[in-house]
Amino acid sequence: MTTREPTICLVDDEPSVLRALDRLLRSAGYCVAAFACPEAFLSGYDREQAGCLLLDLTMPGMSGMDVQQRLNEVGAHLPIVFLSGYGDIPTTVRAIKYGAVDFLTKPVSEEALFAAVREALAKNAADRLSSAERALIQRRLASLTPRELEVLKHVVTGKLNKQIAAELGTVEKTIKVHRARAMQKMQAKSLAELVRMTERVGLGS
Amino acid sequence: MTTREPTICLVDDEPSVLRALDRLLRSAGYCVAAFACPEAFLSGYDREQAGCLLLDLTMPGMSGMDVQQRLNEVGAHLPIVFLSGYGDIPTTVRAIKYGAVDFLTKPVSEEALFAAVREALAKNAADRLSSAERALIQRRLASLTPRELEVLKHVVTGKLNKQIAAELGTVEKTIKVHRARAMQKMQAKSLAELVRMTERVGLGS
DNA sequence: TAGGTTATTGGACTTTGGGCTAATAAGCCG
DNA sequence: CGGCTTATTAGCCCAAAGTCCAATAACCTA
Repeated sequence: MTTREPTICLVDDEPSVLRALDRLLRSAGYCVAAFACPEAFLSGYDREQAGCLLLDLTMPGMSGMDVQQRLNEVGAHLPIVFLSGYGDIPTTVRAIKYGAVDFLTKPVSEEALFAAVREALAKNAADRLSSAERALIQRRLASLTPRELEVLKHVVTGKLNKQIAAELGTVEKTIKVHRARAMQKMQAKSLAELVRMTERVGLGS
Repeated sequence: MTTREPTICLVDDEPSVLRALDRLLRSAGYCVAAFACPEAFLSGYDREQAGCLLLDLTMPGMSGMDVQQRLNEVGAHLPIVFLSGYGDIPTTVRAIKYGAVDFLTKPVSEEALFAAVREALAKNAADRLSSAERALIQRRLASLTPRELEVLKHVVTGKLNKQIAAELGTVEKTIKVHRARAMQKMQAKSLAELVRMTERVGLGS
């Protein structure tokens, strides 16, 4: 179930650590969802839920890095703060380069934890915003007919209706119709706006 | 003096390490510039020179992190590979988050070093490419008169000439002239192209 | 098979944008 | 002061784009 409030997902195989973190964060006013193993988290978390992930590095079966990789693979970019008892430098480097917000070593100071959580939640909020904008554009793009999309691609490269018609083997009048309908469906009030929209989502893909 | 070839800058206060790295990299066919202290590097390196930076973390006076910060401040984004005898996790996190390519611990294996160097040089090449494109656009923007720039800003937001004229308190004919000259100077063959150019450099700045 | 979507085209008309020449005026520099 | 850049405006013409209405044809689905 998705909550309006951002929720901090907690994954640690050590029950005492899990409980302690849970209490600490709840007492600071955060919503918390605790998971005792990576598998439980991966099958139980909600992609639509705002929040972040406090992730233990070393766990039996699946490591925190595996969880990060899995999330990246499915495109769920929940900001991760790693918690580790004895992290090494190469692992830290990889974790951060793959997008982790921070990498904390146990025992974790409260300040460091809260600072990392605040940063992770801020990043998630920003990610969700830009992601929502892209999704809106994608939905509009999806409402175009194949032909309209074809025409639109030519339009945003700056071609004239006449040129587009020649390349698509039809006449200018037809292009004008598709173009006008595409502008409507994309809710673009100007060509400039349309170009910006397609830049944001990378129409080439 | 700038070379065509990418050059690896080496900064380490330990003469034996400096010599060893220098020899190793030269024997692998790289151009190398060795510096015995951070100050010598900062005052002696060439901003225009392609390459990367192999940087010792702990040095007397100025640490590697200080060097990184200094480079970031002046906008010289030379890719950094940190070398450290006893790096800690928080430092590693900061280094990578501030853009470092890798963080290696001594003694460094040859493979790890070469892999990091290759990655750093690749990043530098990519950075230089996109940076050159932005610089080209900036030069063209700089050639616009104040009025032409004003008009251009309105144009790329999708306004009609008529509207721009009203907002700038003049007539449509005048706007057309400025607009046409701006398109020429920017070497934009279409409005779409112009919008894309201004997106790349962020006209708002 | 009837109806909806999609793709296509035509015609008429308006608005917008761009190219050309030309003229005026203000401000700056040597 | 004379020449240069910049900013402004005018008129004319054409090309391009957008807006109506209207019609045909293919295709898929209920």
